[in-house]
Amino acid sequence: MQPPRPYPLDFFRQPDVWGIAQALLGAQLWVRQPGGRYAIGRIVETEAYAGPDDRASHAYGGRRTARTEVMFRPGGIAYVYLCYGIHHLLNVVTAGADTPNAVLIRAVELLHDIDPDLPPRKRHTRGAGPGRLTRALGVTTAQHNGCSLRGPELLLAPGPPIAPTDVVASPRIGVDYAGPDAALPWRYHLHGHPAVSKPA
DNA sequence: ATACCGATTAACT
DNA sequence: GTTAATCGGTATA
Repeated sequence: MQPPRPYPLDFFRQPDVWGIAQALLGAQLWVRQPGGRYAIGRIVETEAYAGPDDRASHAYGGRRTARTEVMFRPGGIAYVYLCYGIHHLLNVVTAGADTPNAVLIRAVELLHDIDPDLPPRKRHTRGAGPGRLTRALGVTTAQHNGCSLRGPELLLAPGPPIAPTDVVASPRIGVDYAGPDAALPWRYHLHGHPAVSKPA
């Protein structure tokens, strides 16, 4: 199975991170496995993180450190970081250089699981929840942080169009520390989709 | 050098 | 409903 044509660079480099977060619903995420096959997920839930002005963002206030550095690079690459010492979380870096916008991928519908053969990895994982989908697809900080989203290791491609009425906006999850910004409705998901994480 | 904590999850009571 | 797991990043000294 051959990867589809990825989004063009211009798509990732738009300043409107909320528009990108919504547009990524229904998109296909391809992750190359050891051995060359691909695990594939269809994105059903995202969250927008709007750079230096967003108290929930790691880059709030322009904080630029070894961890957040990839968010300051031009869009079209992955920001993968370790959360709670356990979970690898995947973000799509957007906008141009020095604008640290990102979209957190929170859930996917698994279209093609990690291959049963070679890696002794669990296969009955689900794609709901930001820490689960990375495990299900084999995304890790070590391998994928800073990696291009236009192939070959990671690839994001448009899926069939989503009706605007199927997109639901709600507050982001797990950002209580962000004060007033915690209430902003910057989480988006496909209405009624079974793979969406808990407060559907 | 040391302390605190998180864009979470699974397994409990 | 509550909590343990688990560790790098960040702040403070």
